Amino acid sequence: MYDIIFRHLEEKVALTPSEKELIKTFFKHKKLKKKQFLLVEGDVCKYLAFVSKGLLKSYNVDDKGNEHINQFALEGWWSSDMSSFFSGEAAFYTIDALEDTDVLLITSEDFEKLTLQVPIMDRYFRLLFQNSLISKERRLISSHTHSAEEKYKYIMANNPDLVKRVPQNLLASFLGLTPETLSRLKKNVIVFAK
Amino acid sequence: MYDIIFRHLEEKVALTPSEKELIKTFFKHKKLKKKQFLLVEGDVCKYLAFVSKGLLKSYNVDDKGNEHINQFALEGWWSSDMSSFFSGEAAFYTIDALEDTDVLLITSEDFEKLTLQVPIMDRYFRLLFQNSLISKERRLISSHTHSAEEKYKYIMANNPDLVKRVPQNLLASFLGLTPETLSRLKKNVIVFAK
DNA sequence: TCTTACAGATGATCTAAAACAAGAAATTCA
DNA sequence: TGAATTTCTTGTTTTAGATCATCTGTAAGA
Repeated sequence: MYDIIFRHLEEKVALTPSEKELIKTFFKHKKLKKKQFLLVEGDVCKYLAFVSKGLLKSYNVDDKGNEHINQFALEGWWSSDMSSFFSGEAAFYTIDALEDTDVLLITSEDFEKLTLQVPIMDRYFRLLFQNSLISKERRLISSHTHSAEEKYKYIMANNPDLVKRVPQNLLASFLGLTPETLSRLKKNVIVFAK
Repeated sequence: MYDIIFRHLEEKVALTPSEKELIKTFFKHKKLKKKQFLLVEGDVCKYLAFVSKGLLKSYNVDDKGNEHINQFALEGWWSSDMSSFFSGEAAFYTIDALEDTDVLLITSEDFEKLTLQVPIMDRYFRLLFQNSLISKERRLISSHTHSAEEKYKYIMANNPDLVKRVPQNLLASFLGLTPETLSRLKKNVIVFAK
């Protein structure tokens, strides 16, 4: 059950057996059915979730009813409305499961305790947020610089796994495109994978 | 000289006098003239910079020669090509000074030493990156959701200081717009500030 | 296995913002 | 102070992608 999370933590920091035991006590396990909600916009985001199996999406619905995907979270990824989780204010994003999904959940109170009792977790999350920030920066520049086709090629090259598991209309939303545009431009993009 | 940086650090974490003395030893001071480069695309980014006075911009130049602003850094902000700084690979961004600017610089080797010798700095940067990530997420969603005019209103509301100090063409680039578009939409936006 | 819903493809039309072009205004600095 | 550079505005044309409207294929649930 905790194998995956420790594998991920230990990619970035070294943990003693007693630290690992302590870490375990802060998380609780939850199973989500496909389409089940983990968080609804407007609620306070109580949990930071580690995906041990499955796939989550976090998204915002605009005034016109259009969904804008903020993030997908595959196995080994974390998901949350960070702003709400850390501030206690109403969540901007909704999070639900695209597949049957297993998550490990930690509350913000326990997150605070965890980082104070196991300071190296601050280092882990520093490194995690650092990498997220780098890739988010690139996505933002790409959204200004690249054409629809280039955005699609970029994600095909960098997240082929995601492209395989996520329906096209959601991928379009993630890229900031309409499903029609994505469908059309696929015809023009020569795909070398089979 | 170090007042500003400690004020910023101590907004997020508590530091002992001896920690502060140690922290000082890792930074060196540098003055940049307006238009002077701190980093050129393609070079390895050697420094993480804390702006104690002035204004930096980090940007990427695309194939057509268009500048795309990644980030502005006012007093109290950090600036770097994080990907290059932490990985040692060639930088994607160029960083230069929009005004005469004072920075405190730390190398990646010293950054590593700093976080190991003063572990609470991992917490500081965890909190810093966490907040940056939240605002970068919002900018990305905004770039998909909002019209040019809404983007402009959004930055006017959230970073009025920046809008005052940055030339309009650079602000346009930051928002992912052309200077012409920004100039035009300004006429339609009723501004309540004086 | 029927049928009800999605997911995806394709066509026609529309529109916001880009691109191109040219001046005017404001700064810089020599 | 005056030339040179940079910033900002305004006009016209073009275009990428959105929107609206069907249609088809696929999967799920009863």
